[in-house]
Amino acid sequence: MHRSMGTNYSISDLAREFDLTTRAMRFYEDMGLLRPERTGADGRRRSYSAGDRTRLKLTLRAKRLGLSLQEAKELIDMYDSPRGTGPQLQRFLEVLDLHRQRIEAQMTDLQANLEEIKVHQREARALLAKSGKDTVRAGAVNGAKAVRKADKRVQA
Amino acid sequence: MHRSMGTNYSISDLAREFDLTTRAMRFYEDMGLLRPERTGADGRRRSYSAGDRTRLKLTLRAKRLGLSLQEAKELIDMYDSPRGTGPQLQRFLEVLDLHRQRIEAQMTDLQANLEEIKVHQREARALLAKSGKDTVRAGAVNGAKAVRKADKRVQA
DNA sequence: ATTGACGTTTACGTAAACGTCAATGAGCTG
DNA sequence: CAGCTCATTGACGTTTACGTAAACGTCAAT
Repeated sequence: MHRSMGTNYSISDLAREFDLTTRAMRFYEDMGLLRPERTGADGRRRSYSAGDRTRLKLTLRAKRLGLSLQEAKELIDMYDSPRGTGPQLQRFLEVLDLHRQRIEAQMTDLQANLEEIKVHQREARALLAKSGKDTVRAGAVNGAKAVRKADKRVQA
Repeated sequence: MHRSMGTNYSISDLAREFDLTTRAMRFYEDMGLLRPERTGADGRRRSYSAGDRTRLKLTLRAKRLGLSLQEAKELIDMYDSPRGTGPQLQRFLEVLDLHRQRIEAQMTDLQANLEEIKVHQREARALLAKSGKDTVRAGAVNGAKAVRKADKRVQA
């Protein structure tokens, strides 16, 4: 009788995939964010399920949005906790609404930033155009030279 | 001859307005994010200009979006640094584009979160409806009871 | 002159989120 | 089966962003 046949990952598998260190993953485990199976002759080696992978993904997304690991944990725990009773469901809906509000506030911040960027872009381009007329020779415009350092980054 | 007549703020004025401690503001100053005038009989008391206020506002917005103070400083410094020459303008535009990319990535994350929230909302509401049919009596639905703790929060 | 309320510097403390060894063992690989 | 890589468990170190306390100056009002 074998336990769990679904895809499993080693700690460094996931570390590579999400571009973090194994130390970080063990830390997340200490924080209660992950609970990988233990496998091997001595039962110490960690084996991560697809569910663990998902939790990790959610954790990292939460982090990117500025949540602490503690907050991420509470959020994720709530998302896959049992909520059978009516009151539990009510509470859940309330919390969801709070999250929605937070997210919308962040969207507002992001929009404000985008606006400012646009303003500066227009301004800078105008200046460039003017100095371009003045100094007829324009330095070769290198459009998309942005050095992509985070190519292996996993989205969403 | 009087120096600077425009509106000035005390440290606790701004602390109150943006809901942070004076300690935090002094810390931001140590980080180079603010450079208030000094005033008073001994020239030690800080006096913040409208410009300082704006920088603070930008700083906090950057923080909310997950930037470190160091990153916030670099960003803000760049935004109001002199950029006379063509190459400087080019560089500025490149950086702006990087920021835009970052922001759009964050938007993506936020969208993903919103989607998940919606999914859970639908699910929870469906369950509620079902249990509502079963148990005819529905506990008084308290729609907007969310305790607003952050009322004095300054937006955008 | 005294009393608060507010402000200042100095300095040590703290929580979060890992980084960085070191020592040890398990597993595969030629 | 020797050698090498990968993993594990401590344990201490580090950075960021402030908190907290001490000890003192100042300013307006009483």
